[in-house]
This record gives sequence, structure tokens and C-alpha cells, in this order.
Amino acid sequence: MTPKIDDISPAEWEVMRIVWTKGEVSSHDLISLLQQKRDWSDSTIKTLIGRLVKKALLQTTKDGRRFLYTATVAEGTAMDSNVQAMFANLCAMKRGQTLVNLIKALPLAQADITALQAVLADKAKTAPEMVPCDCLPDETQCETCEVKDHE
Amino acid sequence: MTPKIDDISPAEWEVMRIVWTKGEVSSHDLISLLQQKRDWSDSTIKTLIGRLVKKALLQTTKDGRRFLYTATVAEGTAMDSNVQAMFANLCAMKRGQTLVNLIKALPLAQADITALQAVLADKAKTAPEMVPCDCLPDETQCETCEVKDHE
DNA sequence: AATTATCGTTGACAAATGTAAACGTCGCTT
DNA sequence: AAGCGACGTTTACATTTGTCAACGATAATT
Repeated sequence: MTPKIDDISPAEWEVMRIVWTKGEVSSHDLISLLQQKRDWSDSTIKTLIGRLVKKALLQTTKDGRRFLYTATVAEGTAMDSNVQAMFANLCAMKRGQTLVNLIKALPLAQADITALQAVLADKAKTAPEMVPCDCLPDETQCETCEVKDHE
Repeated sequence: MTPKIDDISPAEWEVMRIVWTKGEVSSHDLISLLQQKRDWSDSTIKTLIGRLVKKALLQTTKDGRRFLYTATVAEGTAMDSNVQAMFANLCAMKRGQTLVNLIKALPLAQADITALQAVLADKAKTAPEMVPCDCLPDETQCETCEVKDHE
């Protein structure tokens, strides 16, 4: 089955983060690490693992009588896909401002800032004057389509 | 009740976008506009409206025998809150790269790019050399914490 | 007045999610 | 050999979400 990459629930993200960071883990590793962050029972974590295997986001290799779990999709791929899916819910015209606010709120490393600046400089060459709102059906006019920034 | 601002399902987003764009709408407006984008029955849309009212994300004013619906939270506020909640699921160390990829993928207007550049220039003044991974519990070391960019 | 159209509310049901107990199977201890 | 533990699997149950049909009240039409 194809991994359900856009079907990762918040609780499942927590599991995946550990797997991605450690590369290969046993259920015991997952349980002990997660219980240091979350107040989850063993059973709950086992259920989450089982669901992730069913969704083909985790794969198993046998290690004696137990399993070792590894991710089937790269962390970056999953993050990009999910973030982009989330942005698809937002008004196209207001995504820029939302990004501004997001960047204001996130701690970023120097290297990230440099990389972002490079991408922006590049995009500036071909960016349109305006990206229109896409909240209404094509037929309909969006009269309110002046630039109404939010803080 | 307080609006459940981080509890907007994808289908509900679709409804809210119309309300935000038009300001004040009847259920009839919502139904006819949404049915031009989505293959939803009247009933489905009525259910979504009802749930949004229950979540206090929409409020009503009586207009003769029917209601007019308006949003109780600003669009920008909802977008910011949701986007930031989504980023909280992601490894802190890799958020920068994810942003780079996101910005690469989104169409942005000139004005947005300018605004982003301004924020970045400002952040650059105080940005740390590195933002550490926060996927494992504090007790645990993240050995893999070299910069492993994803594309 | 009788009929029809509108519109909000209720009830429904399957699938996904959060949360967890219980069970069955192998090895490992004593 | 008997019992204990670790580990994956099954079952469970409430809540949320996607989708609708049906109902009841009220207004518009004929």
C-alpha cells in the first residue's frame, strides 16, 4: 500500500518524530521515550504504532522475536506535504501575510534566514503584482478583493 | 462560549472562507456558493453551518424569518493560529527548511515578498546560530542533530 | 384556506482519532 | 516444568468529521 502521507494525526506525528530522529526503534524505545513527553499508557502507544504500520508510514524488520520500526517516508517529505496541504485551506490572497506572521513567530537559525532570503530574492524576479483571492467560486466576483492585511 | 479557533475541520474551512470573504451571508448564499465548488448536498452544508455556530465560530443575526451568519474571529487570526499549531508538530530544527520549501511552492505577490524580506532582515539581527531539535524528551540526546536538510 | 417552498434542527451512520484494557504467544527465570 | 514478562494483536468506547435524509415551523403562492 502507498503511505498515507497526508493522514498523520497529531498523536501519530509525535510517534513519527521519534522514529525519524532515531532512525530505527523498538516499541519499547518508543514507549519509554514518548512517556517522557506525554502522559500516554503503553496501550495507547501500541495502538498508534499499529495504526501507523497499517497506514504504511512505518515498516517493520524482525529483530529476534520483536520488531524494529522505521519510517517509509522522509521526514522532510511528510512535513512539506502536510504544510502545503494546510496552506491550501487558506485564502490565496492572504497566504503571504500569514507567512509573515508565521516567520515572526518562529525561532529561526541564521542559516535558515539566509536560505529564505535567497529564495525570496529569486522569487521576486517573477512574482506577480497580486495573487487574487480564491475563496469564492470562479463564477463569482470577490468584491472585497482589495488588500486587507491582517496584523 | 469561546470560539474553538483551532478546531476547524477542512470542510468547515470551506464554509468559513465564504463567510470571511462576503462578511454576512444567509444559509442560501452559502449553499449556492459552496455548491459551485463542492459536490455537497444542501443538508451537508446546513450541518456544517450548525456545527460552526455550535463551535461559536459563526454568530447569527435574525433577518426576518431567516438568519444571517457572520464570523466571530478574524480570518487572519484563525489562519495564524492554525498554521502555527501545525508547525508545532514539526521538528523545531527543520522548520526553517520546511519554510523554504513552502515559499518555493507558493505563488506570492511582490508586496508579500517585500514584507517577508523586511521581517527576515529584522530577525537576522538576533537569530541564533542554530535551533535544536525538540523531537526527543529533554533527558534524551539527539545524536542525529547535524543539519540534515531535506530538499 | 390549502399547498408549496424555505430554513433551521434532529437524527443517522460510517470512518477516523484519542485512549486504553485484555488476550495470546513466545522466550526467560527459578 | 511452571510462572513471569515482553510484545504484537484484538476489542472497546467516546468524540469528531464527512455526508445526508427527514422533520417541524413558518412564510409565500395559488
